[in-house]
Amino acid sequence: MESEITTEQKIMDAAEHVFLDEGFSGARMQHIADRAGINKAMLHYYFRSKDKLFELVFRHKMKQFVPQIEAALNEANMTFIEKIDRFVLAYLTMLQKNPRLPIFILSTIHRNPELANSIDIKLGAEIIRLMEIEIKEGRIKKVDTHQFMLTLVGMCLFPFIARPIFSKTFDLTPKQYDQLLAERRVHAVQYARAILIGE
Amino acid sequence: MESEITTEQKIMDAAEHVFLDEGFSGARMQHIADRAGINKAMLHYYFRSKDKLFELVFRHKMKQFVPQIEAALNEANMTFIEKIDRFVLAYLTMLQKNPRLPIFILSTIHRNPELANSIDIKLGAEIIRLMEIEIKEGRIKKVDTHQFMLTLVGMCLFPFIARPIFSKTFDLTPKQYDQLLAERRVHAVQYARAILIGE
DNA sequence: AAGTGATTTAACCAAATGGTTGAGGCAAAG
DNA sequence: CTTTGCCTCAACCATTTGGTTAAATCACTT
Repeated sequence: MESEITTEQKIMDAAEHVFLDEGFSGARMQHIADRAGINKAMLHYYFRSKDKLFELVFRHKMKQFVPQIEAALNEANMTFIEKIDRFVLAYLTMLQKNPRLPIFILSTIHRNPELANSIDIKLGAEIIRLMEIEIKEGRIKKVDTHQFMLTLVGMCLFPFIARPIFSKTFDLTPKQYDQLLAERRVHAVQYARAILIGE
Repeated sequence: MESEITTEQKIMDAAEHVFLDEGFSGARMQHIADRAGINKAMLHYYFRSKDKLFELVFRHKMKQFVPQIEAALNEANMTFIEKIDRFVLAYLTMLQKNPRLPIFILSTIHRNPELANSIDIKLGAEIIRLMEIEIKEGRIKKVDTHQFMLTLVGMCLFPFIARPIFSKTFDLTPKQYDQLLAERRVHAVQYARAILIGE
């Protein structure tokens, strides 16, 4: 059986949790060690420093931040709207499992803008490419691709980023807010259809 | 002449700047003192502790976070879409002047959700109230008010929150991104019109 | 000019925090 | 059994950081 979790993995899991909750400067090495159920010295044994450990966690999370279905968008025999729907669905599904990911990535980059450059990631670039083709061939309206993507991605991410404040503003229970999130897909696709086709 | 800036005010200004840049746990009292051009002890003389100082800054910024035009939405003789336009314009204008405000508020609340409760603020509540009336009287389509507000507010905030990552994704210069922000108003109102009226 | 209360400063302190060390444990190889 | 190389730990260290203190200075009143 190779199913036992290595110490290294236990540390990474704990580090992810703590860094996502507290951010880099709010996180404590002791806290990570406690959570991993090991001695603090082991953190440094496996990952030299807090910076190094954080960088690993950040890179790992950054990859998750970009939906992995972009490749699938090319093969399938779908209309553009259907592809949008797939994109939104995949993104929302991932976010349900990683609700704290967006604010972690964005606030980290906010405080350290170079990090955006250090990792080569183009969020939604494939959708934009497809969109330009659709426009050229006259199948959808002429819409600013950047504005559109910003809105589409924002529609997925923002409800997670702003959850605490909107829970209160709308006066919703956690269950009700989850319901709102579940219905987000429909609203996003409705937006896309209204803007791109106009029906 | 009462135009001279008090020490208290100098501290507040410096504290706002540093807390907005670094967040609570990333900010250093020494850094704030340096920036205010005073001794570190004075911070504690005027504002007992880091927590107290932060709370003041946070409350102050939290008020800014909610557009102050909500009252104006009632008096004026405008269509609902025009009111939306006003709301978006006012919000975007404020954000241009305070581009770091959204991520500060949202990441702070993320790490300390009780703060959302400690301050009584309903972001966009007035729009929702008006929207319900419009729907009841059949002047706009039946649209989920929460979904709509989440999108509308997100359309204003998200471009500021995600600026670093989208600058890179879209490969835009700062000037080009500012241009994108300037055109945001039109796109947001276009969304509202498409969803609420369908034209 | 002397007194009074608010303001400012340098020096200091205790706790927290990231990081290190050296000794020991433990499993596989010889 | 002993060696070897990886793993684990308690104790320790240096620095940073929020916070304090006591003396000095300033502004204003009497």
